[in-house]
Amino acid sequence: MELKLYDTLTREKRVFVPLDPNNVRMYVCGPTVYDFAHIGNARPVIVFDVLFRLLRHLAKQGVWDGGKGETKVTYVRNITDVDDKINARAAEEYPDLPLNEAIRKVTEKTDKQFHDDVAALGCLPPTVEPRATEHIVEMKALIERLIASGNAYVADGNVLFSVRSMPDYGKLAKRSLDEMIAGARVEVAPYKRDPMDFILWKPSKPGEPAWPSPAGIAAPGRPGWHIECSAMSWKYLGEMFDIHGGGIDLVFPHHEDEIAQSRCAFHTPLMANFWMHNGFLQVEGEKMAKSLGNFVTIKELLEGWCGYSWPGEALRFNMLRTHYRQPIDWKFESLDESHKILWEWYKDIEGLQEDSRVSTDVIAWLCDDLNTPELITELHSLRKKKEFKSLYNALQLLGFSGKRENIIRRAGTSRGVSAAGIAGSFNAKENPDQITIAGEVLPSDDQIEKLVSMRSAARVAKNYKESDRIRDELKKMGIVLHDTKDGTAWEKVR
RNA sequence: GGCCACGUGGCGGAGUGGUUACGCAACGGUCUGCAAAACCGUGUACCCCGGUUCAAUUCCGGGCGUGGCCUCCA
Repeated sequence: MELKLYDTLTREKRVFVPLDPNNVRMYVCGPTVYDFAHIGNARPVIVFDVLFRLLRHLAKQGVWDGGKGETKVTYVRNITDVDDKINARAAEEYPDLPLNEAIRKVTEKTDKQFHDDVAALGCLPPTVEPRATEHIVEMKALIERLIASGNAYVADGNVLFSVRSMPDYGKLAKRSLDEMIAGARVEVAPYKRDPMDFILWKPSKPGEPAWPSPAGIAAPGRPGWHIECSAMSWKYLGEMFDIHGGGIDLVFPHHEDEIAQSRCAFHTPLMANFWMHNGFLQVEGEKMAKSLGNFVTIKELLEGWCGYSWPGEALRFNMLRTHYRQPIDWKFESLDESHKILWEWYKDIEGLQEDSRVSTDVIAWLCDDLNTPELITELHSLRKKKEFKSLYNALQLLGFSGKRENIIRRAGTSRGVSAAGIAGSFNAKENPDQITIAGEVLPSDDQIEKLVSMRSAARVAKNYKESDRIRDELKKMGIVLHDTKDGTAWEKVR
């Protein structure tokens, strides 16, 4: 089976072959831990988790090592824990603590929530999750190399990368230096040789996190953002590796700058062989922004959005119904439909035992640049053909449990966007008393059985008025009845 | 202002130079005390204007709309 992936650098779908047949290497930009992850942050995490799972599957099949099945897959996703926004947030939330202590509190809390969130979304932990603050040594080594090779210079206690020293600069974003300068709207720092030069290292303000500086700079400082990823990918994946992923908004400047740093430091023709970027996400047709009141975190979706607490698997499935490179509009209707589809599928695969045989059609769609929408069509068709085992195996491969008890939806706190629109969500936040609806209380199985048999008795007596009344009552509790020739079955709906 | 995407039936969403996508919802039918479920059936979509072509939703150009990046935001 041939895997084809779209590469942002060459703007084409190409056959993927690992540089090293014994080790497939992938790096994805992870979160900056200053605030809870929003649903837009969830997209790359889910998309590249699916790719990780596919790569592992293909590796096991021996696709790249002549059938031996021993290829390793190394997936690195970093955690950025040194950043201006973290500093700002820490100072705001814990004004009475020393800054470094406040920062630790913010990053620990955010980091924990992030891991809880992505676990709920069914994502596997990456092979390595390096933290920026634990890789300052590697960053400084890179910076020294770049200075030695003439690609970086010291100015005013900063180290800057000289974009003019890199002929290919701008290739990923498809724009020339002249275009960038013409279009620039930012004020240029006076110490920059070229307006587009970017920071590799900068002095720390008093109280900020600080490390001894490279390049003979006396004052302590801290790294720029872009150098982190170059340093951590180098440490765990080497000078060149296979896949680098992230959101499309990272193409410029972040990934462009990573390429410049890594290629110039190692004199390599490439940093990553494939650059993959997921499309942007909007909420209810609008850009997600705190000022619009439609900012939605993963945590909120899991706890209560549009009146429901959503199972992580429904969020995951909803994400995969759109191709990863397309824009996606996150809305209640669509999420509701996703949940419903899973709910129906899970009924059919109840009680099946998993095995690793996944239909080749399913793999083929994944291998076509992760065409998950076509893959989902294939799953619908498997269900229609009553090939439930195949459906189950495919869902397992994609990271779904297939267990109905894991995707029961409950009434949640109703903060956030309502099905009708986003109006009023801020008021709800201001008046917490009004936002909490008690979690749905499901009746016990005994109670249900009792009501069902009461209804059956009424039906036998042809007391249809009473039997319909009981059915309505059960319906209100979320219990739906199915009359079959063998008696009445009941199930809890979502 | 510069660069880059996207625009498909009520909704979601693939794909293709000429043939049914698919799913959800809707509607009709079978079945049923009535429902539900199940099964069967129905819809003839591709932003606008030019061009290329025997043929364009699909390729090219322009326009309009939406969004992203150029402000360390996935």
